[in-house]
Order: sequence, then C-alpha cells, then structure tokens
Amino acid sequence: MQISDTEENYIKAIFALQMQEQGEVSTNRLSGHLLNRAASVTDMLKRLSEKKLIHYEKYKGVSLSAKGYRLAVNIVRKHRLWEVFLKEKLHFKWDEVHDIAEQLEHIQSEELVSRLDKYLGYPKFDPHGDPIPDKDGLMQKNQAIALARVDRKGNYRIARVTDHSRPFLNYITELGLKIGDLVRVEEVNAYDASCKLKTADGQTIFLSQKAGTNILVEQRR
Amino acid sequence: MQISDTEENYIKAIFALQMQEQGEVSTNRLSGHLLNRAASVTDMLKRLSEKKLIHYEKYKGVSLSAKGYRLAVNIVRKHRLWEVFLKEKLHFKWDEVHDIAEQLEHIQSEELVSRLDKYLGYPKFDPHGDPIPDKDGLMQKNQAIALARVDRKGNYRIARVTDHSRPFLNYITELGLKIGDLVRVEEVNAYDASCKLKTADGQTIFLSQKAGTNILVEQRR
DNA sequence: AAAAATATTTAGACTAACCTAAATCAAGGC
DNA sequence: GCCTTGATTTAGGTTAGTCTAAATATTTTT
Ligand SMILES: [Mn+2]
Ligand SMILES: [Mn+2]
Ligand SMILES: [Mn+2]
Ligand SMILES: [Mn+2]
Repeated sequence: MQISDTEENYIKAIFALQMQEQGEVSTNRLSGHLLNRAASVTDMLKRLSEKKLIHYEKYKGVSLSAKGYRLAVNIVRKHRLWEVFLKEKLHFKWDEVHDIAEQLEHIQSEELVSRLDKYLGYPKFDPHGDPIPDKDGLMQKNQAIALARVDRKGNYRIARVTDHSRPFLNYITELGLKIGDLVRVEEVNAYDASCKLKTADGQTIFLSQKAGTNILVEQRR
Repeated sequence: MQISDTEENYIKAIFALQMQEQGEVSTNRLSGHLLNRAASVTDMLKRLSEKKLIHYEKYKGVSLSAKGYRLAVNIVRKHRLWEVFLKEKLHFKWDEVHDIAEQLEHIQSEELVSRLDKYLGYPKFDPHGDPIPDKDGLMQKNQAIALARVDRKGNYRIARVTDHSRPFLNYITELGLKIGDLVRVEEVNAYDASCKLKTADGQTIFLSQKAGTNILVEQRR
C-alpha cells in the first residue's frame, strides 16, 4: 500500500501525542500539533482509517492500530538513526539535525535503514538521548527523571532532553551541558523547582524550573 | 521560492534530454522520458515557465533558463554524491544505488550536501563513472569513448557506463568488469562492432555492439 | 435540565499534478 | 498552395491535501 509523506507525518503525530498521554488523541490536539485546521485533520483521519492505520470513531478521538503503530515506530527509528548519522558522521550540531531528519525519515528503503543502522554501530540513543527502536520496534526504556523533579542531592548523568528547539539546545550547550555529562545536583528549590548543579569541571550552574523540566537525568550510584 | 519534487524531476529530465542532444526539448520527448501524457507535460511547462526555470514558447519546445540550469546541476550533484555514499560507505552494489538516490536527491539542505561532499572526500565521479558537479556546478569532462567505437587496439581504462539498468549492470559485473579496470582491446569487429577484450587477470571477454555502446573507455598511454 | 461554550464534522472551494478527449497548429507530400 | 498527419495545446475531469464557514455534537456551566 502507498503511504504518502503527509500521511506518515499524521501517523507520527498521533504516536507522539499518544506517548505524551495515554488514551485517544483528539482532533484538536492533532490540529494544534500539525498546525493544520481541525477540518483538515478530520479529512485525513477518515483516509487513515480507510487504510486501517488508525482506529477512528466520529467525535471519539483516534488511536493507532497495530499496523499504524508499527509504521510510526519505523518512522521514528529512521528519524533518529539519521540524526545520529548527521551528528556522528557529518558533525552537525545537535540543534541542527532535527529539521534535516524530518525530511530523511520519509526515504523508503528497508535495506537502507538496516545498513545505516549497522554503519552507525546499532546506536541505542539519538543525539537528544531519545531511544532508537531496533528493527523489531523494541527500544530501551530509560528511567530518567526531570532535573526539576530530583528529590535527592547527589550525582546524576544527563540522559535526555525533551525540548528539541534551537533556543533551548543552544542555551544548554552554552551552559556547557550535553548528553552523557555527569553532574552533582546540589539543590532543587522546594518553592520554585529551580536547581543548582556542579559540573565535572567544577562549574556551578543555576537552572530555572522551565529548563530543569526539559533535562532528564539518571542517578549514579 | 518553493520547488516541489515533481518540478525538480521535470527540470532534471529537461537537463538530461538537453545533454543527449543540443537544442530545444520537445513536449513529446519529455512525455516519453517521464512516462506522463503530453497534456500533463504542457501543464507543467507552463508552471515551470511561470517560475522562470525554463524558456518556453508554445509549440517551440523548451530549454532551461540559467536558474533552471543551476537547479538541475545541483540535483544531479546531490544524486551522484548520494550514490557514492551508498556505494562507498554503506556497501550497496552499483545497481542498487540509483533508485534510493532518486529519493535522496530531493532532500533540501545546502549544508548537508556540502558536508556529505567533504565526508566522501570530494569525489569527482559516481559509481557509474558519471562526473559529479562541484559546489559551483563545474564538472570534469571525461573524454571517454564507447568500446564499440574504439578504432585502435591497445590498453584502455573502463571509465563510465551509460546504461544504468539493473540487467546491464548485473551482466557486466558477472563478466568481471567494473569502473577503473584496465583492459586490452584485442579487436573491434568492423562489421558488427562487437569486440574482444582481455582483462588484467588474463580473461578473454566478448561483447556485443549493444553492450559495447554502453561502456565508455579512456585510452592508456 | 436547559443554556452556553467548545469540539468536531460537513459543505463547498482551491491548488498541484495527473488523466482523456477534442481542438488546433506545423510540417512534409503532392 | 492545399491536405494529411503527427505534435501540441486546450478543455474538462479526478484525487490528495489543504482552507473557511456553517452545521452539529459534546461538554461544561448555571
Ligand atoms: Mn528529532
Ligand atoms: Mn516528517
Ligand atoms: Mn543514478
Ligand atoms: Mn528524482
């Protein structure tokens, strides 16, 4: 069956929103996410339903079918593998890779994906710390929590960012933080959830709650 | 300005046909090449003309404008660089790269092309021996001639193939021939232009005129 | 439980990119 | 110079994917 880039983007959007919170995804939420009008979304939902990629009932919201889920995971897999390629092989910065991967994720070739995966050494995470599904759609669950929610001082590893926007990525890059860095959390303010970190090279960094929410960390023993 | 993948394919087709023989390209030739109806071609020619990518006058055929030419060369550049990537880095066979490059050539990012070029070591030729335009659109002119037209026995280097179809590429691969190989031309038959080669490892190969027309060689001193 | 507010779908329209059938143009033969 | 033929364009129609405005369904408020 033929699936267009546009259809793939809808499927990916439904997947992303379903990850964000359980249950059916509403027309309006998709409309907001894709920057299309609700009427256009309804239109497309009918077509995706026709193709058995989603479960759709009028006024009841939408969820991925098994087939739609497999498709979504494969697109995410391609997107993240290409991001690794762009970062590790072509030396793009981590704030530059997303937009290009947004195009590359739609290239159709099983063989290409599988060779790219091998070429990159079967990476488990992309440049933002997001897990990369393997060829069977399985991905590492990382148990990272937001810095702003850390409740015990101590040593942590920066595992993932949840905001992929340029301004955010540039900001934390300028602070000298990146995925994999070890930091000591010295304080998470009980009132406003801002926090104070010490980096491996001795620098002290202050982060707002807003920034802290988008940086996920794993505890080090 | 926005240029769609479809428009890019038309521009590339006009470019290819203009290379094949000088002068204006006819609607019917484009129709044949793109496997679209002549009426559809006329439709598109109007739009490309609107965008100043071609010179078009009703019933008079079409040619690329300076802008269209630059665009065409850039697409060809991307196509061939991706083919090199697929062959050299991902170890695809030379008959597998074209179809994937057909998709990759439409990815939009100046920076990506330039980094890919560097990553590949600024290659001058693609896996089929076709020259790769540099960032300014300049490409090596190779003076290779078809095997079937060789008029002097002697040593030659296989420089390029002009048929990119799977069956042809598989055929000559099975004969043990590839780009860069040195061969001795022992005879080109005056009657049917079939020829007899000796490879570096001592094998003797017979080629029909049809095959010989699609293998270009350069003379070795 | 009715009214008000909000979410969603339907109706109708548009553009890009294709198609078929019909009309028109251009070229070569006589 | 006219006629036939093949090339090209025009006319009118289709589908995917978008939109706005209007209608309808659902949810929240009173
Ligand atoms: Mn991304
Ligand atoms: Mn996408
Ligand atoms: Mn090719
Ligand atoms: Mn193409």
